[in-house]
Amino acid sequence: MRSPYGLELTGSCERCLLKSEGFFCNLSQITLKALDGIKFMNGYPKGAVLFVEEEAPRGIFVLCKGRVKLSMTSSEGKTMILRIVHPGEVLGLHAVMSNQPYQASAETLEACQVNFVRREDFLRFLSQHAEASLCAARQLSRSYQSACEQVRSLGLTRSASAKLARFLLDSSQTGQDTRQGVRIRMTMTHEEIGQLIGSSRETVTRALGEFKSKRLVAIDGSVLLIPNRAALQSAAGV
Amino acid sequence: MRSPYGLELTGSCERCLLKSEGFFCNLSQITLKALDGIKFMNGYPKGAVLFVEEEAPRGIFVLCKGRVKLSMTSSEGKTMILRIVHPGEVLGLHAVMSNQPYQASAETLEACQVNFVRREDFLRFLSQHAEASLCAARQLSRSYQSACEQVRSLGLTRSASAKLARFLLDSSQTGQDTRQGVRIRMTMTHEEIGQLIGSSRETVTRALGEFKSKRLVAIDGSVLLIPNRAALQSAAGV
DNA sequence: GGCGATATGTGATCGTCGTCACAACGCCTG
DNA sequence: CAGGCGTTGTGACGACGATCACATATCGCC
Repeated sequence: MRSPYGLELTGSCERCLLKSEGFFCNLSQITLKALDGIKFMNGYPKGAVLFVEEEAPRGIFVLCKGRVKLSMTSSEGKTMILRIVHPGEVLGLHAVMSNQPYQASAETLEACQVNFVRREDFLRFLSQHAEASLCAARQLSRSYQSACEQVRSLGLTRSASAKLARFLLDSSQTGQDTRQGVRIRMTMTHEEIGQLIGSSRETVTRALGEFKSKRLVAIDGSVLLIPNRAALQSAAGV
Repeated sequence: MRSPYGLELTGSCERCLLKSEGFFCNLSQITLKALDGIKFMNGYPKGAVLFVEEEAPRGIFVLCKGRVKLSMTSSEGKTMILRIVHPGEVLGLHAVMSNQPYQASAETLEACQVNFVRREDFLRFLSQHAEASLCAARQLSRSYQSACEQVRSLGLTRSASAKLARFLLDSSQTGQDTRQGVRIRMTMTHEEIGQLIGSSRETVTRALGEFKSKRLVAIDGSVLLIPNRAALQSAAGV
């Protein structure tokens, strides 16, 4: 198998080593085999676009490796990031199930390995493999949950700094605990954070600066440290 | 069968006359029969609370008749309406599938007829009836879609009046066309509209007044008329 | 029909945050 | 090392909308 963009492509879902607790990864052997038969494995470089908003749903994308940005853009060119998708998650599932256009655009943030399944193949697969439908429903309910959290953040959070604090606390769930506190690798720019929490780039810069001066966070290059989660939580108004 | 709150309760899903194109309504006879065996039919008065935010998921609620408000509340007491649920839709599906607490509270807006299915019964039902899993996934993808629309409205819409215009256009999809334009029965208060679009009650009143003076809408009691959708759309910045 | 509760309409004020403008870095490439 | 581009830091300004405080209208119920 060819390895573009520095990826080692894993060919078979059945014998996949990347397995996360995600979507299709924990299906039975039989179901995985069926999936292997209809999927197309692809590698993408950073910045590749998997699909764009309003496009008719071609199929679903199972993210095996790498991270993908899901975002929507307004007519005035303002963009809002819905969420960052991690390995094991599925993209475009909602559009395919409901046969509606994709609601958002998906763009890789780094080199990614992705399995593509065509719409018709996927729907047939679902109807033939009951456990896959259940998995799809579970996956959708996660997406729904994260969308609700974003609604809460956008609608119920008073100040911009509170939103930022929420975002940092959210991110910290994937960070590692150390003696000095929680360490997070922060790979997003202030601009992107702003698009995620619904505020301007400058406001993010300022709020983050405020947090630094209040010792709520410490930043060293791309590493962010939260010494005291509770203190940050009170800043978030949680 | 008793008929509290002025409702005629329909006993069986199998022979239900309320059938909308919603969730469980179009399943096969066999599946409907199984559903009949595990569901509990209830009538609720206006203002009844089906479940509250952060409560552990007891089960799902299939709305047969009436409308239900789905909302979240912040610690400061501000509330945000996620959406208004119509007959045929299911409440609490996400929480039950993912075994997470309900993310929102559900309150009836009028007398409602609701089928309740206990979590364990429902999960067993899903695993035994493949078509039901598919329906569940479809239902979830609708909810996701509406949540995304709300994120777009909250995050990408410039002004409060643009949000209101979007909301009115959305509502108008269930209205009826007449010679003078689209007629909508508007049963929500300005306060509630504000909570739905993320602005204050006063701002809604003012923006609506502005629309009236610009002849973008006309209001007569609880009936709202949109003479010219296109004009309102341009106000929404669509 | 009248009363209280709830919904709507309107003015004045003030804070937050978006926007513009530009300076100071850091990073990569030729 | 220079030059250029993307990111970050900071000041000044202004506008939109939240909030408070009322007046008025409408609804629901005894």
